[in-house]
Amino acid sequence: MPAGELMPELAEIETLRSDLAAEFAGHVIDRVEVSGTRSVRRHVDPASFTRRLVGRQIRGVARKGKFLLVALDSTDVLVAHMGMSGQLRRVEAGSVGSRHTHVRFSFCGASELHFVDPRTFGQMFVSDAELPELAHLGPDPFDVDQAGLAGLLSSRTTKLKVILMDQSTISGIGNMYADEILHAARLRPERQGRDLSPTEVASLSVAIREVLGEAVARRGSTLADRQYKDLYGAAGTYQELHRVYGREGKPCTRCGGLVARSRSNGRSNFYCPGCQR
DNA sequence: AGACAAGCCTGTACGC
DNA sequence: TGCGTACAGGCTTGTC
Repeated sequence: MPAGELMPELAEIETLRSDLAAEFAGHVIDRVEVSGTRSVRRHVDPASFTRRLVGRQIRGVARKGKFLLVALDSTDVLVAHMGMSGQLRRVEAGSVGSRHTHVRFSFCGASELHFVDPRTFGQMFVSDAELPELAHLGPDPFDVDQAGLAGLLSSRTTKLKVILMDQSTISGIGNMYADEILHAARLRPERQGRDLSPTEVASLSVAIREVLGEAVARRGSTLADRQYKDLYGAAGTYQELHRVYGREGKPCTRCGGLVARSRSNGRSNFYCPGCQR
């Protein structure tokens, strides 16, 4: 299989969210060390990032789409996006970071939190609770029911795959889970939103919940490139259930047809021509 | 050595 | 006109 690259999507971020909350809620940020200013590029003055965090207590961790929102005991929120290759890791205090550790958080305790990101597409920033930077994001897939989904698809001539990945329509789905969802729904990626029958919309609605729900339960997907690891450095296991993503030329687990790969909008689409209409 | 994978933002062009 | 849509480029680096 070609080295499929994958950015952490909803399932991986949700796994991080729950582990971060369990490990760090209640902790007071003692020190913040930024060694890669690109990772905090939204801050014209990188020192303002540190200044707004030191001394703050972590109240909880939420998720909006693929963004992590760390609530603080101030009016600020620490926002983190993993980009393609970002990882958050819990490490022992005093640990030497890896080459690509760009931000380190120290607490009054034995563990630190490191933001590691080789490709630096990810970022962290501090914003106020209104979060204007995230205002464009659409609803979470789990918050969209069948009628809501029908509304999002109606009148749109855009390809289904693109709609699913459009963060302003629904937030949290990336290339990999979009392909798995469309296979589960038996729909081809290039179908237009407005052309779906009510039955097909229902299938898609169910598929979104099933695929993402199971992916969260399995703590996300870790592919051969091992780009995604959880807070403790462990892999997810949803890749064992992948039906199409990264499986070009292999038999479809449902119909036996060969999984095909097409390309649109600069993205790979894996799908089964045999059972996806 | 160079193509490629990814998400997201921006800019541009098009058709209705 | 303006909007929805499509496409391309920039950002980045490890892998093939």
